[in-house]
Amino acid sequence: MKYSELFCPTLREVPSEAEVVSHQLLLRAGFIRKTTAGVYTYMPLAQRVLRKIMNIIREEMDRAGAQELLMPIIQPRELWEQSGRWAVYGEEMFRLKDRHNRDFALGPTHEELITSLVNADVHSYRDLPLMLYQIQNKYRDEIRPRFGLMRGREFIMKDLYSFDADYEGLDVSYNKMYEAYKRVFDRLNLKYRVVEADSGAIGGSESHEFVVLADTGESEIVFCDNCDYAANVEKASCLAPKEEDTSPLLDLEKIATPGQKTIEEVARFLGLPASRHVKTLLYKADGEIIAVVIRGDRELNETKLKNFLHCTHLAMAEENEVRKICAAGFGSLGPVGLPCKVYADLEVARMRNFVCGANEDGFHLINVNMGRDFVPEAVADLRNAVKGDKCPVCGKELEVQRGIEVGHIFKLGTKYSEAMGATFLDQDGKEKPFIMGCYGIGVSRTMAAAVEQNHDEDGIIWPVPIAPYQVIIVPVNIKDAELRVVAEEIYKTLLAAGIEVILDDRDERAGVKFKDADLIGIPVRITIGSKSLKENKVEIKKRWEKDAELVAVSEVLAKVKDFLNI
RNA sequence: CGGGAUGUGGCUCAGUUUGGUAGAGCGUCUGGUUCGGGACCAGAAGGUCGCAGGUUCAAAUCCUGUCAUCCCGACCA
Repeated sequence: MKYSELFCPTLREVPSEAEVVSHQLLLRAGFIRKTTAGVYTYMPLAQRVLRKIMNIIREEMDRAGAQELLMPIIQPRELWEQSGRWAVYGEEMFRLKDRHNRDFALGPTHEELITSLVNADVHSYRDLPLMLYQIQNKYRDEIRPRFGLMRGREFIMKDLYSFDADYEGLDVSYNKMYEAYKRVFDRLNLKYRVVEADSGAIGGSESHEFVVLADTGESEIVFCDNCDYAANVEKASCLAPKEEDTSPLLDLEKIATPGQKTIEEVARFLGLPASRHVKTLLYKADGEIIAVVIRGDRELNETKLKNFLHCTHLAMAEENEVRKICAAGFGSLGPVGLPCKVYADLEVARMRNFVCGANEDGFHLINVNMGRDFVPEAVADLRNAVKGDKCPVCGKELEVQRGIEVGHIFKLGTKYSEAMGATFLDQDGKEKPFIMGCYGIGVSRTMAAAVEQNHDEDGIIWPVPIAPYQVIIVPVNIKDAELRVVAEEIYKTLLAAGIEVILDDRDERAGVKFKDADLIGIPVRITIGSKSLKENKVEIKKRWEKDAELVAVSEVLAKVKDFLNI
């Protein structure tokens, strides 16, 4: 490719709308342009990166025995009624009507479609297992699209669905995908972790996330350096503390705490650390008001709570609902004498003489003790894990890191096949629902994650396997015929060897070309200048290294292959 | 959906308080000088100031409405 013919408008300044690095750099380097909030055009260079990511995914999915198909974006309402999700999916689904006033959705995902498709044409256990996938746009009307490609409303996803006759088969399919995903992210050259995830509302027994490590990521993961344990923060289990507080139980006392509402305020007011407090959160679980108590400096984990209660709707109670059952409002709530079920976190069960609200505005209780002053309905692991917690597997201290969720695999079981009546005949001639799994990779998000993880102050540093081009040739002055001739010679040599190369034939100053080459992140740069050319040599440099090597023109191809590791 | 902010040439922004008919830098085009890390000189093009109303002799500027974009929040009281 001649740079002069390339459609790659680079920007010197950062567009003001871009907050995170990947967004800024992809805009500046001419990879993406925004069409509307959360919707982007992929420019030629981005398209090349995406294609490379997709091809790696394809190769690995095919290797695992899956087949690619392509399903529609527009999906009829009836399909979603069958699974019950037309009502459940809510605001996040883009909906539209045709001229006959019939309802449609832009597919946020494709479980319904694939299930009905397979149901229509697969009737026997002999046709199973079956793994089908597509790479296609998905539409989710995000409450707040942000961070460029990281959380868009239109995005590219690879989604694969497995159909098995039994749960053993599902395990096999799931493991194949698990391995295939590892191969994909290894090949993409990204630093990532596989973490246990909650399968939550989707049901099923097992789920893993593939998280690319980056401080700007939206997911938080917890892992152990001593063993293999790794989970996202929703899933990570917290053990009950080993040490028990054995200090003598003191007498319960009510203290006036006028105007002190948050744990922070009360802690400062009483001069006791937040860890000596207990906070009481009121929730509405399937219509019933319940209370949860956790240590003052901890965060409640709603996923754990939801799973523990086996409820479908869970939301914090409104203040007026709280007032109905209790004399106090937010800020003075406590478990003592509260007329509703109370669930306590494991840690609270080990605390003694703690502080909590008195259920009377402006008052708190001190020296509260569970068992003596109140009895919870149950004690359970209900909080988020934090750095320093003990690993549930080996007991060593856990680490916490942020990352970008780029892949997620689930065992679905029969959730969709049952709801939609998708069945096959087993060996005994009995009708059974398909046992399903679903497996996603955010393709466009992966591109952003790669930038997030691979950049410096000058621009993007593409991992070689997904770089839009592998090599860029920069003749320092295109008007110098000698340089131009050598540049074109090298260009042709590399092209003939099947290497993807850009020749920067623009009549620009060297500085401009270097800046652009760095910005768009081509892994290998060959600089042709008159000084070194006198010795018949050119410079060759890796984008991620500072210094260049001088190489004889005849050696360039070998050196490039060496640098690219091909 | 709440709170905050912003919409002025392709990009970054000034001008708005105190109304007088639009500016800078970058980018683009032409010519020249330059030429190893975003050059310099000279010239040029390019804007119904988001949109719609209103006030006024006069509106980018004031008022009302509306649309869009961005940030924070929408679970930790």
